[in-house]
Amino acid sequence: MSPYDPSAFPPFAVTVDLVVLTVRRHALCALVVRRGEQPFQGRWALPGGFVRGDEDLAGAAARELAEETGLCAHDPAAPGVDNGAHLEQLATYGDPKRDPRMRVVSVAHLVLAPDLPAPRAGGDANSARWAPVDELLEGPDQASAGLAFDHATILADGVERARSKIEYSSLATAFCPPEFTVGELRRVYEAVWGVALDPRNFHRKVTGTPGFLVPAGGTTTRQGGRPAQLFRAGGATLLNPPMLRPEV
Amino acid sequence: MSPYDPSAFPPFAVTVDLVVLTVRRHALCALVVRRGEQPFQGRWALPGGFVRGDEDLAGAAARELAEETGLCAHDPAAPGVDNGAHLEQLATYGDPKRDPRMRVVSVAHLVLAPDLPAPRAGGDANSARWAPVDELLEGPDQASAGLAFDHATILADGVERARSKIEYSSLATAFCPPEFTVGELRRVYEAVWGVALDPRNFHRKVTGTPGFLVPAGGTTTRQGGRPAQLFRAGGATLLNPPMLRPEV
DNA sequence: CCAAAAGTGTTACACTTACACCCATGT
DNA sequence: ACATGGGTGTAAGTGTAACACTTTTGG
Repeated sequence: MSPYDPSAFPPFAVTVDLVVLTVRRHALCALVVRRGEQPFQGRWALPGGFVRGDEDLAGAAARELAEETGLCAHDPAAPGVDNGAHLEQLATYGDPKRDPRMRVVSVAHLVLAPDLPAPRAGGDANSARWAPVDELLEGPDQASAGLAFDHATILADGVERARSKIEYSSLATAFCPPEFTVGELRRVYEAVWGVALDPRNFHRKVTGTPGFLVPAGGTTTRQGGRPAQLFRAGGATLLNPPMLRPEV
Repeated sequence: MSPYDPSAFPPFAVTVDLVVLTVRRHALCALVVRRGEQPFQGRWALPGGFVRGDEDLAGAAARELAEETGLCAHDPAAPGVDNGAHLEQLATYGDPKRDPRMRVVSVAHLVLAPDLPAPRAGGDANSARWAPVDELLEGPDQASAGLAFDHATILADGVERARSKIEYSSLATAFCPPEFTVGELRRVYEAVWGVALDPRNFHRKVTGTPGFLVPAGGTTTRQGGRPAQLFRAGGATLLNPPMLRPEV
């Protein structure tokens, strides 16, 4: 047998798992669904499912996302809808024992979404929820956390990716509605990083970076206080120099 | 059928492909092997092969690496050998048409190795070579480059990952032998980025970052000129503030 | 002596930080 | 009036960029 002979290969199942993150009530939250079957029946898990024979990996992730949340993924490589969420591939998990039933390789994807109404999962209202990631990942170590399979590891990797990527990219705007204020964007950074940022320096930084924010024309007082200018995300996707994350 | 029923899944083959990078004669080079069979017979391709039923993804990548190059992978999660190369997962490619024979999902891995003697591939000397990545990726667009399958895309992603990761990590030392000089490390950056760096500022930067380099105790004149101190990679894996890549 | 590479000092500039201060709204 | 959040000004500190200059080898 040649090592390239495709007719002699071990049987694999390929799935996509989704780390869907949003910011709710000043906390970074992830979407989890309750498992209805063995193994890990009744435990919380990341949404996901099998890749179909005729779709690519990003397509499978977008389909699962739509099925679980109604969100449209904004694939950077495709003409995405404007209300869509950011979707990118995260990493692939293929430990032989990660699923006790059989060999499953899961391609995890990361989704960043603005704050949404309570999720629906197949019409069952209490089988899906937004949970603060600190709550999902707490415990002696990640492997013993409450999530099914290796989903605590996958979630931790997704959170780490989001935390580092908003440093040097405009990705934090994916957590905001189409029009947002500088203060709202700052609260996204504060929730994702779990730190407090100086409002004055943050304002100068984001408004002074060309192409990062473009004025949307109006103002709002939905946060109270003086009316704030509304912005949209600009064309710039890279933030240079990066936003500095305060230590500890 | 439940979406989680593992007994009803489309048949997938899972492979690992390797982007093995090194610096040779002031140029960033990748390891390519010549395909002996259809499809793409006679074309250059990235090394790789099928994942076995009982091994995890990183293990499959390390095994293929050893088979193709004799290198030992230095898995950060395992007690790696010191002469080993850096290995990390890159991304997963699963377009339904990427292999004309059947559905193949490939988990690409990135390997950074110091300069090595000419590669051996199954004992056949001229079926594997180090090729400058600029040569492999040139052409009107990447998809039409000479590499088989979607390997030009995979290689481009791997090169981009290496280029960005040496900015903020100590990964560039993976291209160096165990003991190296500041000048040799600088030439790695220059080759990977394709730019010229100021030797004096570079020297101050790397020697002034605590934990990045530790003196190995000797000097060498193998580069000519005044003897240079020898260093080993220190324990610090993150470089903060990062090395700044000159524009254009 | 000269070329080549290693390493140090110094100045100008970019950016961040910390904080004083003013602005515009709701109650 | 006053609390709340939005936004500007400014001075100190940190780090980079550019480059003059010295050091130590080989030829």
